[in-house]
Amino acid sequence: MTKPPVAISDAESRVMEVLWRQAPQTSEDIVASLQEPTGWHEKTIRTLLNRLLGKGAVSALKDGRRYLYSPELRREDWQQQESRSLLDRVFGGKVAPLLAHFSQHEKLSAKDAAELRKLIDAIDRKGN
Amino acid sequence: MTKPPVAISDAESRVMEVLWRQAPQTSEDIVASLQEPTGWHEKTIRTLLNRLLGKGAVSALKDGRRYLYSPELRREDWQQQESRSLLDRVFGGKVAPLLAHFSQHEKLSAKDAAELRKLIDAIDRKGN
DNA sequence: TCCAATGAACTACACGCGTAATCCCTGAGG
DNA sequence: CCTCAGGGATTACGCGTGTAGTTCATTGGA
Repeated sequence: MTKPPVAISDAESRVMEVLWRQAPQTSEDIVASLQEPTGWHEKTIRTLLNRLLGKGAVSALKDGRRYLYSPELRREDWQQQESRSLLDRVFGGKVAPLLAHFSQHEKLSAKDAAELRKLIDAIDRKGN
Repeated sequence: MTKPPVAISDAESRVMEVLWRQAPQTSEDIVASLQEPTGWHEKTIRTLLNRLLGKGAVSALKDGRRYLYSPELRREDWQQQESRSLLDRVFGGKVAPLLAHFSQHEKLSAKDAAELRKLIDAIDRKGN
């Protein structure tokens, strides 16, 4: 059995983001990073951290009287999962409609256009 | 106040898909369309339909002893909401990383490439 | 005419999530 | 050595969701 892809809730992902930016960190660090932008209570943040532990999305190393937390789940993988989920749930698994959608509805920067072009080139080269 | 974007749950969206394909339909039609692919109980499907009614995502027209259901929420708008949500939650609101992600992780078909080329051309022509 | 079946409406219930509060343990400082 | 504070662990609680079951009203048939 391949490990069932760890499901991260919305609020939990905010905690992950902090750990992805830097790890390991103490809970205090994490709390400090999140209270401002989220307005969450310290207890709330610790709860989220604990749930992530339970899910195996983060690991904790005892360091004296406290723990040092690190992400187990990789950001890349999470983005992968979420993207796939959107693709399947909302666009029937087909990439073109999704991309078409973004092109029509999001204002694309020059950078975005460049990305798109790279994407196309990649396809062309690979797909003979 | 602009109407708060109707939030559709995962299961509910399956019902919407059926209505987006064709409308109006009776609950019986909808049940018939969904039982096979989902394996859901008839009651379950009717419940979802009712919740959608409550949320205003579908409307019902009395037709004799039963109702004819139609989607209120447009598929396009829903896709828009979901996409925006992914973009914001997972990719920090920036399109380029999302595109980069897809180019690395999704296998795109030649057809996709063609689609994309059309898009890029359109963007180029429009964007100065 | 009266009933059974059907569809709509209401109720149910466990679980995850957002959001904390409370309980408990241990080490650092007085 | 004893206490207190700061973290970790546990508990709480209302809401949405997945997944139905139950009740109620009505209409087409016998």
